[in-house]
Formats: sequence, structure tokens, C-alpha cells
Amino acid sequence: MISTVGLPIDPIAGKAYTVPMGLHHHHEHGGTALADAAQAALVNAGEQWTGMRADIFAVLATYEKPASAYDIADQVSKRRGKRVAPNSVYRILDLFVSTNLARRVESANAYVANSHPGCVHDCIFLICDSCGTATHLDDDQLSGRVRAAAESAGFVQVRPVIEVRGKCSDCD
Amino acid sequence: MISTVGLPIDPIAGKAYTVPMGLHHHHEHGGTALADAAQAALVNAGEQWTGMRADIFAVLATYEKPASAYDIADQVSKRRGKRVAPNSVYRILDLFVSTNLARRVESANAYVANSHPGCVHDCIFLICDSCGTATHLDDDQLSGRVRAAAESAGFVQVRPVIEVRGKCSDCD
DNA sequence: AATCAAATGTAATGTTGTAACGTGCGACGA
DNA sequence: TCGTCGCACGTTACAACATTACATTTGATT
Repeated sequence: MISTVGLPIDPIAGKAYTVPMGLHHHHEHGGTALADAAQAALVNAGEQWTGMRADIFAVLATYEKPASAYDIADQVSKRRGKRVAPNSVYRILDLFVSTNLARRVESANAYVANSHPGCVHDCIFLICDSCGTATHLDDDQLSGRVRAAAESAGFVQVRPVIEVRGKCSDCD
Repeated sequence: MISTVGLPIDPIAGKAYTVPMGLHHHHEHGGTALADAAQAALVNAGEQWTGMRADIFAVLATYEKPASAYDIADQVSKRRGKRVAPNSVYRILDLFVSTNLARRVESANAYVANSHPGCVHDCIFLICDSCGTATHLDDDQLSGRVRAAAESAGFVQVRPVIEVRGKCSDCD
């Protein structure tokens, strides 16, 4: 299962809850469908789907590459016509990560929207050092082996961080 | 192959080139032997083994846990009796990482000394969220699978980042 | 309407990482 | 001996990433 992060959606338009877009999904969520799925997942986790959260998710989903909290803060500020502090963005990103709506790319200090918010995966990111694009792999067998290795070393509550830096086929 | 990072060496003593210590190696380098191996590896890579580099390596090897560049800058400053700027530390850490004398732990924004500077491995770190200790796994088969996965997605010049956050058996 | 908890705002600060440029020093040829 | 060249390192400034403490708003509940 492979997917590249984000869709090329208009970065500065739409208000809360609305992310109009032509979509061409291959079993994945995109645009409005993605936002809906995210909302469902959050609510399902007992959290509120607020305007702020919708905006931050929408902006995050907009990016093709992992976005920093500051990038997001800037875009959300534009979208709302009012400064949104990084602080607030971090809070919500943390929530998204903990509820699996988004993921943090550790080697890039940045975040990507999860394109299928329902599922839980230990996912693998391939990050291109040239163009910055993050490609997302799901290989449960492989991540399972990493988990198992950690557990057999006595670790518990493990959370694998599997990322590969390199050059993508476009930049090669 | 498993090892936990660093040895409990006196953090603020010794001058350049000297890292006296009782060692109890199980095929790994520690204390003076480690510094010697590091020196050999650097020189072998066509780089100079300077006093500054020796100090930074010695300090790094002192830590049991991944150390930030700023931690290292502080310790090296004490050791030399003169402020060493983080800047300079980063320069040398980058050199160490590129020559395999040290590794960066991406999920901790920190560095650890490589306990066998000669060898090249894609290594796996287990980082305890409680005590911060990093345990180092070498599993070439596993890291090889990660490499292979990235390559089959069209990536080249790949550098796997495999880390697992969790709780170690002591903190469990 | 009073009140309470959750969400967000505000301000300040801490941590991590880079850029640009200056200085000291040894190697090496003129 | 004298440039001068390259490399390591110093100095300053700043950019990027992240957190803390506390105030204010909102909206659900009684």
C-alpha cells in the first residue's frame, strides 16, 4: 500500500467544514471526503470537531509535503484573517497525532495528514532529500518486525518510527 | 547485536586525547580504546583528529543517553575552560555523523557516539520515553528490508531512520 | 442567568539549528 | 624567509522549532 502525501488543493480558500475539490480516489480519502472522515474519527474518539480544528486539518491536508507547525499557523492565519499562534497549532496537531488524524515526521520536524484516518498503522515514510515529498508506505509485516525486535529487547508500549531519507524517482 | 549507549565515564575530567577509564568490553570499544578507534576511523577517512574533535568525541562518549549539541557544547566548554559555541559543535557532529563516528537520533534531536566506529550499519535505536536511554540494535536483515522497501518504491541513496519509542524494561 | 469545563488566545521563553564572515595556523612553493 | 592557501575554529547574529503559564472565550448544563 503506497500513497503520496496530500493533494494539490487550493491552499487559501474555503471556510470551516468546506473543502471543495475534484477528487480521484483510489480507495483513499481526499478533499471533502477526507475532512469528513477526519471529523468522524475525531468525534468517534470523544473529541470535538471545531472550526479551528477543521481549518487546521484542511490546511494540513492541502500540503503535498510535510508541513511545519509554523507553516500551518501561517496558512490558517490567512484563512481566518486573524493571527493564529503556533502554540494553538501545536496543541491541535498533538491532538491529531494522538487520535491518528495526522502523523509527525520525526526526521523533518513536520506533520502530514493521515489519508485514511480510520485505520491504525505503524507507517513508513520515504522522504526525498531533494524535493521534500513524503511518500507513505504501509507494510504491517515490516513494521511488525520492528515492533517485535523492540519488544524482544524488553521494551513495551512501543511506537515505531520508521522513515527513510533518500532521493525519490523524480529527483533521481 | 545489542548495546546500550555510552559508558558512565567521569563527565568533566581529562584533557584532549586522554580518556582514562576502567573498561569491561564485550567486543565493543569503551573509554580510551573507543577514542583510539574513533581517531583511527577519522584519520582513515582523510580527516584530522584535532584537540577540539577529540574533546567533543570524548564528551559525547561520556553520555549514557543521546546528548544534544547544546549539552555537548556546555561540557566541552567546561573541559576547555573556554566557551565553545554550539555552532562549532554542530560542525564537528556533522563530520562525525558523516564519517560514522556518531549517529543522530532523529526523534530526540540528539547524538550518540558509535561504539564501533569502524563498521557501517543501518542501526536501530530503542529510546525509552521515561529515562531517555537509547539502546542500539543492529539487525542488518531487518534494516535491509526497510532499505529494500524504499528502493522498490523508486528511492535511491537511501538512509533508513529506524527508531522505536517506548518504555525500557527498567522503567516498565 | 450562573457556572463549569473545554477550547483557544496571548505573551514570554526555551531549545535546536544555520548563515556569514573573521581569525589563527600549518603546509608548501617562490 | 616570505607570501598565500586551505582548513579548523571563533564570533555574532538570527532563523526555526517547541513549550509553559496564565487569561479569555465559548457553549453545554443546570
